[in-house]
Amino acid sequence: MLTNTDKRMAPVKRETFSNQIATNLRRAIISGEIEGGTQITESDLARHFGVSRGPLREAMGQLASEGLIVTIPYTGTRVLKLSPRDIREIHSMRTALETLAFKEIWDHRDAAFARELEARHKVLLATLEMNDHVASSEAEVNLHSLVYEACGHRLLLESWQRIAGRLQLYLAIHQRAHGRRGPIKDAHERYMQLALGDSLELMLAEVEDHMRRGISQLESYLDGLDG
Amino acid sequence: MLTNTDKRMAPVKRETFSNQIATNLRRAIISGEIEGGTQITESDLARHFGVSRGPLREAMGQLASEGLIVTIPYTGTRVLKLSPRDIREIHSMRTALETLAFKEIWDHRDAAFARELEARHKVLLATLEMNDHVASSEAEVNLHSLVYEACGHRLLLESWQRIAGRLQLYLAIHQRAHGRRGPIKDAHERYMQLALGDSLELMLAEVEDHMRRGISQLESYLDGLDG
DNA sequence: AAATGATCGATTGTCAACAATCTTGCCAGC
DNA sequence: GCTGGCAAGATTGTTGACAATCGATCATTT
Repeated sequence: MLTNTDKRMAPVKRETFSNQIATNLRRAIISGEIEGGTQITESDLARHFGVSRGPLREAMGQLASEGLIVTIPYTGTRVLKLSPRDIREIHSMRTALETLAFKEIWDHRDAAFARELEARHKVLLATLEMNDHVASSEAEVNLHSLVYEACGHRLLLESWQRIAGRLQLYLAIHQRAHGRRGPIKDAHERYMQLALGDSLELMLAEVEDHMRRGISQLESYLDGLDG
Repeated sequence: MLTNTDKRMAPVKRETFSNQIATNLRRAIISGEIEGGTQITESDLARHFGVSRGPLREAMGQLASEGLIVTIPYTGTRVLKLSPRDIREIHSMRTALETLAFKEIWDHRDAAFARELEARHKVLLATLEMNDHVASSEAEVNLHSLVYEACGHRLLLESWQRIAGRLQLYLAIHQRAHGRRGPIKDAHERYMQLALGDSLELMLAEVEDHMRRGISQLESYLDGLDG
């Protein structure tokens, strides 16, 4: 009997044009290839991707539902330009979600979880070393994604994925602006240790702290701008 | 200078076909007019609404992103059939979100908030009196929506709205199956009192309790089915 | 009889043309 | 100089036809 645990035996994924385009466009936005606030038009993108406006529209609908782009009827579409308020909201939202995720997974953590966490941590460290902001923002989100993937809460995972794009966008911008990789590295050492440790309470405190640090960092950045 | 606080001065809403259809379809699903698991086809619905498949497809895309329907490429689309697992997930997710919402709003509650809360509570009581399951599930969701609308956290509101449909669907089914309106009424008396009270701690405890009661109710229902 | 392969209807995916709407810039009139 | 309206261009919204894929049914073969 064939079991489904081997990923090579997983059911094939139908990749419709819309999905492929959505994936590519998402990458382009998150990586900063298309700057925030830029206007994008369906016809141009359709030409660029070599498809008609139909599937492209659908892809844009997806990204719009993720908040990565904003469409005004009959007028135009622009890629998200993150405001300080957006960033504060992303931080607090993420804290609430990650708190739930750790509560859910805490008593179900196993060896595979620890192994995968270490693996993703290594990737993050490597990308930090190379100073590749896009790659390391992706690695950071990927590291944090694990707890959502592993906790077995589909709705929670879905909610996380809906804000993960915006978070990654922020991380990439932030690192590019004043990319001090030391704090990121330290923060994730702590994260790893606590996530594999014995105290849920300490882990949740770290999650909250992580948010507070992020917001205070944002605030001092804003003060430096116009203060 | 004109401020934007007056709702009559808010920018007009463009209601495109897709949006109207999405709204109507959502209602039809949530109200149970279309049963869970039913297959729906784009052509049929397009004929029914008197539009072409394009806008209808877009509306279905929206509902799919809300989890109310599930589409398999080239194969078909079915409306969501809630599983016990879905319901457990909705409950825990909702608890996490509502906890954040009350933390955010607690020190900013004002007279208008209290007034609106009372108003929506009255509507809920009225619908319960009339034994209209669809209307009262809508009223219940509407009552709980206020804290999300008023807390000024756009991302949180967005996340709430994404699960509110599924929650309402569950509430309507649940009430129709064994509609005891007494407990609902009592629970919301408590909710009102605490939401307008002085202790955030007590309010959050109530939110958690509300979830626990919901899940244990679900569990005893399941036991009664196959036990 | 069981397994394999072909056929057909149903359903979603894609396309290119057309319609509706918004924004911008210009011009006349005051 | 300012206001109002009008026209042009750009952009999204909508349509109907065609293509690709799937699931079930039925014939074929071993």
